[in-house]
Amino acid sequence: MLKFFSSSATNKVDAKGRVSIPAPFRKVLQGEASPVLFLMPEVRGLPAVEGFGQSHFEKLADALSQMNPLSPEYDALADVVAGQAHQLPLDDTGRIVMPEAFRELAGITDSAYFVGRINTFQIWNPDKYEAVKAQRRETAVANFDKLPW
Amino acid sequence: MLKFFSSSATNKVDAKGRVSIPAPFRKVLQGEASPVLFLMPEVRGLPAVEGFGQSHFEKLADALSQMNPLSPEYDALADVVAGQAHQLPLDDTGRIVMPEAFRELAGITDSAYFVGRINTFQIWNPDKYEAVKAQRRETAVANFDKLPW
DNA sequence: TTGATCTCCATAAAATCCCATGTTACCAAA
DNA sequence: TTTGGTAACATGGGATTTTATGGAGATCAA
Repeated sequence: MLKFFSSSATNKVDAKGRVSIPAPFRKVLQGEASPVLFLMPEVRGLPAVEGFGQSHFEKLADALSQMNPLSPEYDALADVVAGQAHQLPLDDTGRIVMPEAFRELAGITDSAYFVGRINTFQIWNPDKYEAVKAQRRETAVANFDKLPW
Repeated sequence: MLKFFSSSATNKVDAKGRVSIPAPFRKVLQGEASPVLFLMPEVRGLPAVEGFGQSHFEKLADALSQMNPLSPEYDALADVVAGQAHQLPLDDTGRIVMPEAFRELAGITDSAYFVGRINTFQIWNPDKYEAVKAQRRETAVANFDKLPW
């Protein structure tokens, strides 16, 4: 069973805010102990939403649990990882209801672009992703030698 | 069943001081051996109330048990963790009556912002949280390398 | 008796479940 | 290599349940 998020797809967002998680991503989630999906804002402030499953969330939670919960760093990271994150159930057809706050953050209205990122995937407004894609391709070409084969 | 507090929500506080605990948080509490809720003042003096379940309370109690009960530090921490803490029952619709002292401490009048913090959650005056949010976001961006992406 | 607290009931909005449909991908037999 | 059947997938709409919230009495305490 595959455990990394790869591939990309554009799906519709309906009036209720529902959107299908692409089947390949669902398969990754279903391969985990508990098939749930977490969404959180992209950490660096890009207009995108980050999605992943239980195991990745637990890694983040464990890392946080080892920090000093009375430090400003914990306050800050916990806000992003826990406060702004949401755990969303998949319905029986593999959809989630994407909370309004996330749609707004990513500028998503009627369709959403899903793109795999190995341990996570991101959800973008299709047009906004198109705009950063060329830039990313360029950076990739310039940095292939940095991949630790 | 999930055992961490994540997500956030703003709920109303009515004239009697009643406020709904957000459903996702209630689910975490109900997942514990004994489904009760503890509230205590934020330890560092931030204008916020900290909430959690039985298991976290026991961790705090154990930690205190290992301190010298005749030290000034014990006096101080025991006051916050035991003296100022309250165990509150949820009514059948999932609400608590938030004691006046906590509302005053957090500056909460007619609405309360609940934000997950992994092992605990915090309750803030919505405006006051808004004021620290930008700062936290900035600190998060500077520290996300401490998390295992 | 005058607050304060608790129990119970009511309701609107939102989240969730359930069923239906069109389309595409896949496979197998002719 | 077509043709037909089956399964998987994305999507739509309606019904049902959960959640948040408001308020009316009952109960208790000072």
